[in-house]
Amino acid sequence: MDPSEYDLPFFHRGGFHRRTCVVCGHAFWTLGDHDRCQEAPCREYGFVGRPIFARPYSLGEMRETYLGFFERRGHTRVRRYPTVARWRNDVFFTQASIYDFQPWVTSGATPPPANPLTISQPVLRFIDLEEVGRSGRHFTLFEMLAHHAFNRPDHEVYFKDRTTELCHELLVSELGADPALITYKEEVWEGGGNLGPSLSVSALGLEVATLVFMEYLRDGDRLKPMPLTVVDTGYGLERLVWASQGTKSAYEAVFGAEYDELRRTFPARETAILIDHARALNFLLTDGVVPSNSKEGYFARLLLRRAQRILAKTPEAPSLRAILDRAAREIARDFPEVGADRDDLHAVVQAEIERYDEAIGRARQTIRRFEERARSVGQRVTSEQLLEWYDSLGVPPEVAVEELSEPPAIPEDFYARVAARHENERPTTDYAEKTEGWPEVPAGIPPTEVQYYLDPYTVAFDAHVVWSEGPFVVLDRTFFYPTGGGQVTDRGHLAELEVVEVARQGPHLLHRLERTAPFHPGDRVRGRVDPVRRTQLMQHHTATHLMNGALREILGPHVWQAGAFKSPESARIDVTHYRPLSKEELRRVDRRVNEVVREDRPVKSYFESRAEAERRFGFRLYQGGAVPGRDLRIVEVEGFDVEACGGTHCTHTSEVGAVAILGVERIQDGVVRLTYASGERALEVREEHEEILREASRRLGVPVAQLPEGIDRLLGEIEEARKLRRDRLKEDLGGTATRLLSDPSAVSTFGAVTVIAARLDLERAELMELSRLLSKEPGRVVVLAGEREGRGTLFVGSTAPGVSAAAVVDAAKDRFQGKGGGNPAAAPAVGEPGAPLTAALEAARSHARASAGG
RNA sequence: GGGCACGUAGAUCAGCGGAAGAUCGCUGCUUUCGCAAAGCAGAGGUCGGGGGUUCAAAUCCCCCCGUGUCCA
Repeated sequence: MDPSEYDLPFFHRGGFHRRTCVVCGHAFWTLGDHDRCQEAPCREYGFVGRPIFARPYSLGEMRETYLGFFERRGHTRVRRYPTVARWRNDVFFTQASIYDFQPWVTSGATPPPANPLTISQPVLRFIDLEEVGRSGRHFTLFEMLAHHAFNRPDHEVYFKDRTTELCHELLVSELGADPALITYKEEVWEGGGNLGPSLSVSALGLEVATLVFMEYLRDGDRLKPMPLTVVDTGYGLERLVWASQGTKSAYEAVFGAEYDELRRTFPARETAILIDHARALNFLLTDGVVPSNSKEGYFARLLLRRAQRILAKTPEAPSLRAILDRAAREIARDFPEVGADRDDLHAVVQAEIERYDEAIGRARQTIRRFEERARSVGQRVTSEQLLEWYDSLGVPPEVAVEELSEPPAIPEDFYARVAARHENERPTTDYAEKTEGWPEVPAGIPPTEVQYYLDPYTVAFDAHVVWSEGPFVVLDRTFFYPTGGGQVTDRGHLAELEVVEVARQGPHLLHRLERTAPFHPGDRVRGRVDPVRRTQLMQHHTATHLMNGALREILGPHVWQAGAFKSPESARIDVTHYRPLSKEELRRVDRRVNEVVREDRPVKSYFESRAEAERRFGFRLYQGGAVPGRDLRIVEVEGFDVEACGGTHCTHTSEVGAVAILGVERIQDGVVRLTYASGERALEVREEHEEILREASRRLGVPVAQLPEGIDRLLGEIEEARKLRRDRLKEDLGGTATRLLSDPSAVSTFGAVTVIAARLDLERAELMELSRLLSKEPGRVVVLAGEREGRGTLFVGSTAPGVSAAAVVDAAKDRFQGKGGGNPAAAPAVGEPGAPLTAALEAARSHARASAGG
């Protein structure tokens, strides 16, 4: 990066000089006379016992000081976004404040909620999990304080100079840091195809902020200026608090009395882990993450189980629930939504603890059995086995060892070795672009006026073509709904041409026609949206909001939408929930939804400022994830459900008609999917179902109401018949056995051994059964030949100690090209029928007699 | 999203290429005034589903479905 990028007027005005760090070699700006940058490890921590700021701040004080400082300097305060980044498919969690605005705001597709803005965003960093409690400064969840500005060519807010000036003013004038202690180190930031210069701000060894200036697009080796440049700052709230107090670790400074209370029972590291995890869990659970075995749910499980493990080994430990509640009380001072419904949160946690106990209980049993078996063959359990058990059963090694009478040593680097086992797994990331293969709309084309927002009932309109390429058309305005928000595209016509799909691309809506569009910019065209399809989609979309509302009402506020899909045929919603839905719960959801339909509540769709909407409805608005933009489009089912949503909706619940639940399944641990139909489709589906029932009833000859009993009876009869057939076969074979035993040509006795040989018209399984009947007593050798469907089978069974059935078959099988073998007790072989089979039978008989001593 | 483990009688599991098993539970009988207990006898299995390899598959291979677990 060109050094001029960092050569800010602010540095010159303020009398900074540029130096090069003698340790890391980076250039940095300072007012002091350091020969090294102030960032660890170039400079050791120097603020413990010597606070950087003028006075100690608590977490809440520091946050308020920061946000207030930027508010007074023209920034709008924006509330936090969810910690689960449901609006992105490349990450699970919000890992930085800028994530809130990616990709739509940073790409310029939609305006930011405010500009410039300031925010305190709780973010999750699981990469630091092992460092929590060890390093003294790492958290799985911390608050990233930030001020952001988004600059368009026609509207520059501020950029590098002002950003750095604001940062310095905050640290020095507001917080009272010694200006000579601060260094601004030159770095390059790159991510997501963007890059730009950045400044790392440190004092006394502590990095307190990073100022990133997203300025360029990477195009191979070349850099292209971005149309929208972004100020992306990040200040660690916990670090600022720590720096202001100068305590030994960040945890004491951040958690205060809560830390001291737990510290009486637990060692320092465990105390930090417990509080940190409790804080992260409170946010995660509030934001609708249900512990599970995959995706974001796994991280909640990981935290919960780690905490539970610490508690389990301390007899006088409080319950996890108590620790979570204590943490939630602190958090709720600033984030009242966190853990607001304690009962629901307890239910989720309780379910998870029970599952953990069950898993560990099962695992203990498996481990005991494994060792028993190992010992019976003179082997011991290896430490490699401990790894295996942790990986596949979830048993921590110290628990496994408790179950073993001769435990192996737990490897020092146990968790590193677990990680090594997973080293070669390649995660596949899904970056599938919906509009792949679609042309890019050139810059300068005016954005499409989206009018389906205004009136979902308008299905015919006139508009002007503003751009066209091949089958793709952009209009000045449109009533066509594009694929998005889990709702499939509208179809219809532009002039006489069919519209196959509509998709959003930044500020434009592209209509894809059945063939090349004969339009030119400026042409006036008539648009007609397929009204039947549109109506059905509206009904399904509104039905989805009703489902969401009913599920939350009946199952509890941990229910969040984890995905949704609406097509003209059916709709589905995936929600977070910790166990399968019971029949009763499902029935109540069905009833409630249809009740709301009948109540004919108004469904209002309108735009409202983000701040006002959040104030009125809270965080729950973001069911589908964060929605960008200064104003939110609110879809409100009066008194029942409110969501920020861009879809087309009915204006009264009665228009949904009826909702028929078609199915419920657990698509993933912690996520339940409901499929349903509404409107015409609900009727059609019900008709189809009724027709199936009638047809089943006709075929079974049983009234519909008695179908279940009828089926049971039928199944019973089938079972009965099967048994009867089996019994009869056994009986028949029993008769054959009796006959054979009294047939002198079949039976010959040699001392204690009786050889029975015969040729029968039976198949393999029958020969086997017959042999079993004949050889119930010891000292019997049975040699049977059977012929069926052109194949000959030889079966030998033996209960005579000196005669091996396998040996007898081996001696005879060549005679009929037979293949087979077995064990001393039983041996079949299959080969040619007819004379060769007879020859084999004779050979087997003689061999059996010979081995019997005949 | 990926790795690993698992799916066998009502329950818990063994068996891991050659004749489907154990324990508990269940039913009946013996014993007892009755219960418990004990003894004896018995019922109960498309070995998760579907393909394939093999003379032969619960067992080996592939694909689904389900469960658990670890890791992103």
